[in-house]
Amino acid sequence: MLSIKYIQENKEKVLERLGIKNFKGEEIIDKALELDNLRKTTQAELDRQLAEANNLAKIIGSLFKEGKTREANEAKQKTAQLKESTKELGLKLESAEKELNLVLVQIPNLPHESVPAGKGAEDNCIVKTHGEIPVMDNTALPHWDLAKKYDIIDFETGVKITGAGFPVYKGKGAKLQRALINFFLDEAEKAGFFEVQPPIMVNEDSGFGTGQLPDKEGQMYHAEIDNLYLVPTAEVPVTNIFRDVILNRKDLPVKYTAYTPCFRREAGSYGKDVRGLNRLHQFDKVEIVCIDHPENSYHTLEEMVKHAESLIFKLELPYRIVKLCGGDMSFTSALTYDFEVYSGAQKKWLEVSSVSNFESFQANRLKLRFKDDNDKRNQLAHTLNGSALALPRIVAALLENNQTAEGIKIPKVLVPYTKFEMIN
RNA sequence: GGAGAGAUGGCAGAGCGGUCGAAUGCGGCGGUCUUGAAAACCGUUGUCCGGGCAACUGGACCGGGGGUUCGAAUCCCUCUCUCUCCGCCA
Repeated sequence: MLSIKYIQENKEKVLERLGIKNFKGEEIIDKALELDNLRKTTQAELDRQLAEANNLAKIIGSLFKEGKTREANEAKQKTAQLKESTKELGLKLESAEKELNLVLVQIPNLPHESVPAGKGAEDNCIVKTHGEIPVMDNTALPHWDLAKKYDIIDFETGVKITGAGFPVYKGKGAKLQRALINFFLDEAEKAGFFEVQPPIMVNEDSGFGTGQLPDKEGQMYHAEIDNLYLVPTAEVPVTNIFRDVILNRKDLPVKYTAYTPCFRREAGSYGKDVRGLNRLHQFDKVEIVCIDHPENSYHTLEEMVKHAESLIFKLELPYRIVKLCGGDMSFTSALTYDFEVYSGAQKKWLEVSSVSNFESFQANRLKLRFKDDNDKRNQLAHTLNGSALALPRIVAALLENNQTAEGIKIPKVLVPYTKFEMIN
């Protein structure tokens, strides 16, 4: 969430930036400022009274020691009213803080200066396109048909075991998954990312830290008995490694990578773009997560973009990089690049990665800070993350674009991992 | 799941209900000494919220919440977590 101090000092700018995200903030910002004001004045008064009470307690203590019981008892009476009023003020402060928090949590992150205005996906800005868009004749099969033809992905059995969106990968299909995961992890390691294997269930605090909770419960599967959530992305457990952490300046940037399965309820998304691998409830993804100094975070974002791009490039898939407009960005992001690969038989672009800088929006929730040498105060770090990459749509594009009369060709770079060159 | 023990500063580990934000040791940082390093010695060392340009200053924090008391790290209740033993188990 945004820090109230920042809002205080930059109200006009905040409103203007929120406008880019099509968020009308006037009312809620005013409410936040008002509550913060109440919070401050209440605390000032409470602190004053507490100081007085502390002082009295000390005096009473020494009076008792000196045997001046009468004076002590007299002084005691004064503390009674202080006790009353501090209790009241304490409650007032608590409720002001709570209410303020409730309000702050509803304000989205501010988009970066460079983010274009826009309503939705149609206003996004294509920053780069690479590769030939394959021209396939009408006999070209979409990946769900190829999956069946070569018996490598079994959607129906997944439905039986669990439900729609939980496919069973078989034989070379399963090996392809494993190959991609290992390839992505190896590449991440080469690029300087430290591999971790986090839990794939998280508690509420973690969900809150990265911004999935509150309000976005619909996205995550919830195990109610234990009050745990299945992760929608490794971003959640990996970033939360650093919840309540104060890093040293010299530890920055932190660069982590993790493979996890990801679980998404996708409540309310039906229609034809859910066909096959296009939208699943469970899928595999290798994620990269960075934590950096505010001055360097956009440089790191560019590095992450380069890394994700290199993966798609090596897989020899046609792709484009899209900078999201304000209206299409997530609640928590300040700047997001999406990566899309072209899936030849479906004849459409599929999002396979999303790389974002959250600036201090998550860090503020996470209380993730670092010690700055120049500044006495600990500063909020910037958090970033991106997919590198999500598997299913990569597989969809690979299957479709590489289909031949003899079978499906595996990209050269993957062959050492799959140990086969062709799915046939 | 059953029984017991515990939770204090980066770590280890003290702490008669008042002078405890907290002894001591280790670690970290700065310095003296040294050609350099080590050792030794000296100093320093948490977080958050207010006020102040600042020096500085008020308040809060000893797992979380509540209570007793003029006063709680210290007493009581409760929750959570950790550890040990038993059971079950990949």
